[in-house]
Amino acid sequence: MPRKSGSHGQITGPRVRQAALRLFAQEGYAAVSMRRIAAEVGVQAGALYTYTPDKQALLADLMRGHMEDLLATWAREHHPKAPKDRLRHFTEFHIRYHLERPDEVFVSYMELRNLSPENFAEIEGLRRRYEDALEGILQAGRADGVFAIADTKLATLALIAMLTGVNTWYREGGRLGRAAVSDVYWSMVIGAVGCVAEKSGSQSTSMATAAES
Amino acid sequence: MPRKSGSHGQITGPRVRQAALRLFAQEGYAAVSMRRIAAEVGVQAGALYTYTPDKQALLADLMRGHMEDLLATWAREHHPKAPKDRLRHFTEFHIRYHLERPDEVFVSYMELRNLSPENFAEIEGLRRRYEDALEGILQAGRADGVFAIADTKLATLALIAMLTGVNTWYREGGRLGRAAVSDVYWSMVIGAVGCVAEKSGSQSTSMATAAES
DNA sequence: GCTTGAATTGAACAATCGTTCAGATCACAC
DNA sequence: GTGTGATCTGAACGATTGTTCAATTCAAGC
Repeated sequence: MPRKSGSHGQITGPRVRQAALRLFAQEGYAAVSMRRIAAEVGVQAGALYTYTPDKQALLADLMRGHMEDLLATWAREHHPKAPKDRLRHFTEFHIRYHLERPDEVFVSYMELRNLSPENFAEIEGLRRRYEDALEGILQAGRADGVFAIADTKLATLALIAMLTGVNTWYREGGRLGRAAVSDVYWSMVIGAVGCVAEKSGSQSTSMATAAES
Repeated sequence: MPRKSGSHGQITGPRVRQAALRLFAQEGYAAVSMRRIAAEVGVQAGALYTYTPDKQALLADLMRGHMEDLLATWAREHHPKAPKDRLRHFTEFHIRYHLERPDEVFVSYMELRNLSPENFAEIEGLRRRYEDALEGILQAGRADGVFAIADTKLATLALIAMLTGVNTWYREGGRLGRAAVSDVYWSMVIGAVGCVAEKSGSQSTSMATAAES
């Protein structure tokens, strides 16, 4: 009984990527078979190859899509002028954007070693561009004498690791909401770059909004 | 032609774990076959089952061993009294210990989802105990009025994520040595908990030791 | 030097892997 | 309605998977 009725490539294609993303995030690229992805979509394994040349390309496309979306969205944001405001904006953007896409983030951080060398180089290049966005802010702030940073490259990697770490523990409906989490992390970010925490924009300071359990 | 000459269980056992650790770290648990591990040791696949009941136990043993070593080593350290000194000690210990065991750290962070539910619960419990060590320091410092921390649990997770992040980029023989990296991170840690960076112990301050490329 | 038990081989097991493809079926333009 | 191309099935391919086990060989105690 071939071909389910009512099926379109326009529908199946995205569903394949969506199922692959979810399964890769949940169980890992190497542990998920093409048949499992197909079953999730409600299709036979062979049908997947209408939408991807192979499993490797499926992974690479997911990761490339995530990184390109991240860069494009960041580019579309309105960027404040003062380094301190720009850093706060980056902090909030990073946490917000990443918390909204836990599966994409997880796959993009965990499956790097399962990329072919060519795909790895490409994804790493995109990640590097994102890191450069933050490092630019830190350099500007240091040049202005606002930030006290020993090494902007290290600080960039340290802050991104800290911020992305939110994804490993944050759960919807938990003790703190996203805004509160963002505030708490902002206070740590601004401290880490050598500023005493104080108001830097329109929003509330962190110490007031987070309630310990 | 069975059994190589000169072989002992006392030797092969550790070599199996060592090969498994290296391969799991490099290519991932799911992507490494028992035959590959055996080949690395110079033995047939069946021989591995003298040293582990199955592949899952091999992974769990590696991760349990790492976490227990971490906790035991931390417990054996001499712990300063003042919260600020204790935090600096934790920072340096964490970076030093983790940089010395990149494979163990990588496997323990990346392969959690490949653990059976029982093994996962056990490893998570050990990890939790380590986090509690840091949170205890932060709570003491906040109680003393030394640290300005909105949420000690979040700060714990944020700092550990930041510190463990060193493992993702640090390479031996790179621009900065371990001591310099440790100093730079200490300045960010102490700032993140709301202290202005200053001398807190015997060692040099960070701003002086790190040279930008 | 013989014996005993630990260590290892090598073959085998059923299951699953990614991928291919001829053929069947459906959606849609005309 | 008819034809055409996109879509999907179902079976098959060889390779590889984790694990088992009888048979074999080695190391060591006596």
